[in-house]
Amino acid sequence: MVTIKDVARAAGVSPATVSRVLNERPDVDPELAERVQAAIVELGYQPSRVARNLRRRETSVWGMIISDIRNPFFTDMVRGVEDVAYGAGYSLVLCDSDEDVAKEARYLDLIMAERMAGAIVSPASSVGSNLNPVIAQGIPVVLVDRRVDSPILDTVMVDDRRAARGAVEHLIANGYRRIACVTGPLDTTTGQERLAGYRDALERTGRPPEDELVRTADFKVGGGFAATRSLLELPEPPEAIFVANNLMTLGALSAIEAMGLVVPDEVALVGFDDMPWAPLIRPPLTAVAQPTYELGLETARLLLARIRGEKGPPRHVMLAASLEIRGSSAPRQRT
Amino acid sequence: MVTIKDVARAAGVSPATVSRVLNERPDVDPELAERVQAAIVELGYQPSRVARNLRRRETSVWGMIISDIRNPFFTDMVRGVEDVAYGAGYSLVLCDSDEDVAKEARYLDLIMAERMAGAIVSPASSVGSNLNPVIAQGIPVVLVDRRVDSPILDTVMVDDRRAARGAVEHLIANGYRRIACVTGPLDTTTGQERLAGYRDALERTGRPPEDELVRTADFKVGGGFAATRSLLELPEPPEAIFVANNLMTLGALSAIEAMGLVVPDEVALVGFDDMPWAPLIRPPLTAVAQPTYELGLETARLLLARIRGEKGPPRHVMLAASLEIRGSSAPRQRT
DNA sequence: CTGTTAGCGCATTCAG
DNA sequence: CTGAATGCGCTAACAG
Repeated sequence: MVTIKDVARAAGVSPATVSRVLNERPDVDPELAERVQAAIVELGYQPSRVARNLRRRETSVWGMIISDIRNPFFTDMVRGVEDVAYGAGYSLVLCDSDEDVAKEARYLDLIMAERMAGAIVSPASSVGSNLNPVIAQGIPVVLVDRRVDSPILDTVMVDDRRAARGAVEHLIANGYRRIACVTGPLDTTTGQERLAGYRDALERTGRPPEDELVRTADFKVGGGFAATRSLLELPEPPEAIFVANNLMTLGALSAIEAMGLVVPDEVALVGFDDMPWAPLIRPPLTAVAQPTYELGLETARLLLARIRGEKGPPRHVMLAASLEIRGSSAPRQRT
Repeated sequence: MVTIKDVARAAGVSPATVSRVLNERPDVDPELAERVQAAIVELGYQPSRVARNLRRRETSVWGMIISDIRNPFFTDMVRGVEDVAYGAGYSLVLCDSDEDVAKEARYLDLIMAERMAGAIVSPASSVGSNLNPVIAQGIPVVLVDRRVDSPILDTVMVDDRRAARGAVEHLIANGYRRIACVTGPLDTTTGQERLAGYRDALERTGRPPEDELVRTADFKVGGGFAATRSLLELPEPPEAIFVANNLMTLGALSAIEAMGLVVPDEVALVGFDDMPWAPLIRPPLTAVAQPTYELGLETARLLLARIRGEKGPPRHVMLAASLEIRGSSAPRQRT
């Protein structure tokens, strides 16, 4: 292991001077700097960030905890964060909580233990996720996509409730009456709000919300499949289904396929999160399109500002989603 | 910032004893240990891994560099790695090189600078990716999905060549003759081998490989789209296309859709990497299914063994892929 | 402009 | 079994 001392000795200077060269401080004699550079190359020296971090009491790493790395929604967002972080000289450490509060807690510990510069979290649960220790340690935290109940933090969200309402209103406008909803876990704000938006739409049109037609699943393919099948096996099945995330929509499509039903004639479908393959299936899928990459950008910018010392009350950014109307929710053909 | 000294003072012991408690060393008086635990809780003490890493000269973090975080193939693999790492007490840091050798180099630097315990890399280029410095630092490295030219490292691969050959032979068996290939960058081993497999299949059947029908794209949606369109605009377009990864297949499907062509009657299609939505499109997509999660598991196990000190020559694990036959490559209807 | 000195927070000697 | 002393590799503060 070649250290700063070895370089100093080889260049005939003191370790402090090597350190100055490494940190590109202007107050170094060009000739010495050159000798140091040469020694660094010659010895293949790689400064230890571990030591540097200890000494400086700061790191150049951000931690980002998402709840499902297999969900394209999150990975698109990650790209937005990454681009800002990379541009500002930070590295991004990605952690996958797998919708599991225990795993999430472990990654939060890691963020604290590594004294990371900042954290971006999409909490696994609005009640079970405890960010307080991280905040108490003075590490800036920004929430994205989902909120938690207690702390006062910067957040970047999509207007889920409005988007969900719009999706269901679209179904109503297209002549569907018995509309079901497959939402996510009710301890996530996205699960809550998308369900609330569904109910908003029904109430607006004077239709009482029918809890018989609401299913709560896990934001994953399997949950969407089971929930959809249970809906379609009702004595009086729904005419249309609003599914509150992309993976569950995949499950819903499989369930419909497995039961041999025709979309939208026998059951119409609107999903949440637009996907690259949505236009390619038959019929093409109507879906709420979220500004995923922009969510990442905004989140990263807020975090960067806090890391740079910006004070003041928490900021809440709310981005709008749009509805991509395609064939799976085509106007109802009454039979 | 509460340190080990604060805890020691609060518990009325020495820092060394606190350290022993933290590391669950058996040689501590139970009563003292209890007092230390109490003090830790009381003060909300969180040991600094930065300091611990410096002192121990080792970390409990793995670095994993993948070339595209938006590609489900990689994220599935990540889950496999994660499960092994998590189980063995390691944390996984995910880095996205975005198929860019420069970004990759930066993340490799990070792995070295942070003195990570091990690295898993899916190199952006078989020639441009330079892992030697990492290896020289004594950090165990395992390659997954792609190889690099020079170093002798453990690798975990899929038998790309054989899988590609099988896919193309399937098209031939189903009556297609003019078969095109959209492959990836030729400085990736996957790009090379899948093309080689395509050529193998053609040669076996006595058909000369036709370079006119080969396109090299970027393993991304846009590249697949452009390559496919250019193939279909040929004076004598192909009867079938073999596309060498999932994202490019998405692009190919869009191109075919945009040109209003019917699959498989006007052009048949076989993709590489099976996707959850592959059975849902019309017609369902025939694709080479890779054992993604298992790739991750095997890779992580090899790395774990090396970290634990296993010596010996490099090990090369090769997993087989399977062909999921669906409608997009149905037997040709001669007109 | 440069070298010397002194820690960052922790784990590991070595005495006791 | 426990505490005091030492240093991991680096940078900040201070002299010169």
